Amino acid sequence: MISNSGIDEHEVSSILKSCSIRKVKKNQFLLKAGEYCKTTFFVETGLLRQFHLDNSGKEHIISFAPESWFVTDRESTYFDNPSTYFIQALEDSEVALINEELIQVLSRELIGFSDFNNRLLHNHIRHLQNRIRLLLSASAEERYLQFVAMYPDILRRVPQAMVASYLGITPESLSRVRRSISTKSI
Amino acid sequence: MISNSGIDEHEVSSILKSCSIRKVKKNQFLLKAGEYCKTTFFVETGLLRQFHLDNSGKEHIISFAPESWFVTDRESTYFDNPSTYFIQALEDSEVALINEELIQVLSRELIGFSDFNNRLLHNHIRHLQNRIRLLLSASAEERYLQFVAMYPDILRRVPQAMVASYLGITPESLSRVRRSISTKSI
DNA sequence: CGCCGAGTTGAACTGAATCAAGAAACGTGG
DNA sequence: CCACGTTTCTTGATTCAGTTCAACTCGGCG
Repeated sequence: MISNSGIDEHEVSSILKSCSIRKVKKNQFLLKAGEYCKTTFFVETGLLRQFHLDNSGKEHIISFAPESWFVTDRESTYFDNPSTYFIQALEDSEVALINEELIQVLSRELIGFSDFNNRLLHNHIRHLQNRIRLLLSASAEERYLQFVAMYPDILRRVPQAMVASYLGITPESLSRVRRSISTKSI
Repeated sequence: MISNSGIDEHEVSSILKSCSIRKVKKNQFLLKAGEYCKTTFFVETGLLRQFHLDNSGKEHIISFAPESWFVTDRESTYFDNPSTYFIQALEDSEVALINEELIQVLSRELIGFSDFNNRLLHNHIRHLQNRIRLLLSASAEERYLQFVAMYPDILRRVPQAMVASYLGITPESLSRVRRSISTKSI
């Protein structure tokens, strides 16, 4: 879940124009575990999720990606490993496909592009670290409240069970957490 | 916790020679929360840990860094924010200080350096994602077993309570996990 | 020796998971 | 616009993994 950080906006949009656009319907997959991820996805419209399955078959959502966000499995793209993630549309979406070679070329030839890419990587790291902190030290309630504060829009657009999955708790627990919050404020 | 990925090894070592070396005694800090992190630390000898304090004052270890590993708070270095992390020596250590400007200069002037740096970033992301997966879907025992498999050396060098902190469990729990593993194998 | 920090063990507790059953909301076709 | 089935959310009862707190053991080390 990496936001467009604002630099090179003109250039970014012109790059995106040169990319192919893929339209996906709700529930369709852009990537499945086992495949090699060769592209970065940029969400023009709609909403995607990235998740993995644990060894007992449960889904764990790694990130949501609404409009103007980038998603990819950097592990697969960069290290050329089969992916362990799924990327799926949660709404009908239009997604720009930026393939890895293009990124390599742009890094070399377009001044500022590698800085831009670098910024995306650092944003990604920041986001992951924050996630780890929450998982290590925040209760279900605290994690939920932070989610509400950070992603109020996503909260409204995805089923509650998916928020629970993102937070690392069960849907039942999230339901109870929400109730306990609402009774507190009365 | 990012390993030297092997590329540019000669160049890396010559860069390191141009850096100042800081010797730190066990328990000394290289970074404290609130400070601005301006350097990347490369551990020549010894062992560091990076941790943060949660709002109830508990330590959570983010990473260990033994010989030939890099540590830094990328969030602070890159975004120029005050750090929320501590970096502390767990053994008497020798650490090369690579300041951010040097990294910028090298990225521009030394061919291959930005690729090298990119690889470090991707390794970092891979590591963080793996950490998140474990926290989301593995039990205390599974996390411990994976730690043993991945970092047998660190296991021997740090107090058990610190391993527990890294795994996100209490020292008591880790002690029980270890016992249950050892009784299983008898 | 006796202290001291690290690790272990026990007992009670707790946050969240699980399992199972209902209630609401939702959209799709008649 | 209503009726129907499906999905989503809530609620309750129970269980469980891991925490907490307190006491105890062990191995250095002054």
